[in-house]
Amino acid sequence: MTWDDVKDPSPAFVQAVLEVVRTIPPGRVMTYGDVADEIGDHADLAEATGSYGARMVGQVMARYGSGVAWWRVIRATGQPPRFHEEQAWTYYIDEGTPLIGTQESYRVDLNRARCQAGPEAGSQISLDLF
DNA sequence: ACATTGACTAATT
DNA sequence: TAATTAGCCAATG
Repeated sequence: MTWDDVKDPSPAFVQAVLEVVRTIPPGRVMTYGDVADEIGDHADLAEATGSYGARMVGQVMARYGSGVAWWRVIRATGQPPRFHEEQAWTYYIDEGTPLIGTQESYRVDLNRARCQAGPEAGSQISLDLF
């Protein structure tokens, strides 16, 4: 992507978000908060504004997420971004992402599809994929 | 500098 | 499980 034309106040943040999203493998997802946390891992970027929030990630995705697999970044409740739930459904079916419910009212099975960025000790998730 | 808004989250009911 | 409420941070007018 050519970010040379981008004139945003925080292009580094944008790049960082998109980078993380690209690391998400097909069939897996990550919440906005997790993505923000992954960026915080780099720290060098977080220092610019302190600590990023899930909302900031969402803002960046809304503006620059067009070039990445935005459907792999979802809300903590397992729902895809607003305005795109139907479009996302198609992608999930295509990639075999574990879903719960029906197309009319569904959500991604976070217990299986969520990338484990840091589930904290105590919660045991029987991840049986492969 | 204040008020509004947004592809959010966690806790309550 | 779903709907509501309050908290959150940074961009924008």
